[in-house]
Amino acid sequence: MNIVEISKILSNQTRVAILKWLKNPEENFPPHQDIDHFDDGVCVGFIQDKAGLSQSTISTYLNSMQNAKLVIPTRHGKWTYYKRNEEVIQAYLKELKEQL
Amino acid sequence: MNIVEISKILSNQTRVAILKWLKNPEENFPPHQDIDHFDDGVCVGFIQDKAGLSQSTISTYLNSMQNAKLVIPTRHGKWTYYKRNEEVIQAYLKELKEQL
DNA sequence: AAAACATATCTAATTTTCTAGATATGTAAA
DNA sequence: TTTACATATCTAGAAAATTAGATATGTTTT
Repeated sequence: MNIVEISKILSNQTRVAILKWLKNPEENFPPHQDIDHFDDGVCVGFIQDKAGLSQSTISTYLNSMQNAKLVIPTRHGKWTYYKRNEEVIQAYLKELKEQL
Repeated sequence: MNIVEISKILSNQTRVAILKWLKNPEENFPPHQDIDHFDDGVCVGFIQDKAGLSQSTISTYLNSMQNAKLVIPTRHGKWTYYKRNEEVIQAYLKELKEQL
């Protein structure tokens, strides 16, 4: 868990928005087809539609967020679902509060 | 107070270090000449020596941190002292905890 | 008034980030 | 077993960040 690495992720409006949206998937995204719950998060397509950026850009963002361990991907058939990694997010907040 | 703007500042190792150093000036810097306390913070030259980067780079960093209201400058004669803006730092931590 | 000093600003080269189109990969459907 | 679909990766151009040297500004000292 690295403050600078995670701060880089948070230094982009869209990536911050994605993390916020994923706090309440039911409120921010339409229901999924094959799976009627958000236990594993939200598929890339929905996030892309909401963000209004290209597929490759959103995929790149999600990949960088995954590298920083801020989100956890799960594959279900054709789709990849992303959910927040609450442990790392909370650890970051704790670290910031203690060190900053 | 903007999460993305402040996260940008924190996405650089040296800038994070400066904020940390300024928490305990007595421990991290030599005593000042004309002023024997750190009530208004630390002069640019000391921060530059500690960071090991050029004068212009450190001045640029401090200017960006000042724009984000993370630090407060005070001029004393030839020197400019910088101290942490605890209000804004704490507000940022609070906002992150609530929104992220 | 001139010289010295601390800091700020200007300029520019290098590196990194942003972003999307094109293409590849993996999965499901026809 | 093609075809369609969802996502990932590759490539590249544009924009922003990094960084330092040169220069400017403001202050103090001589």
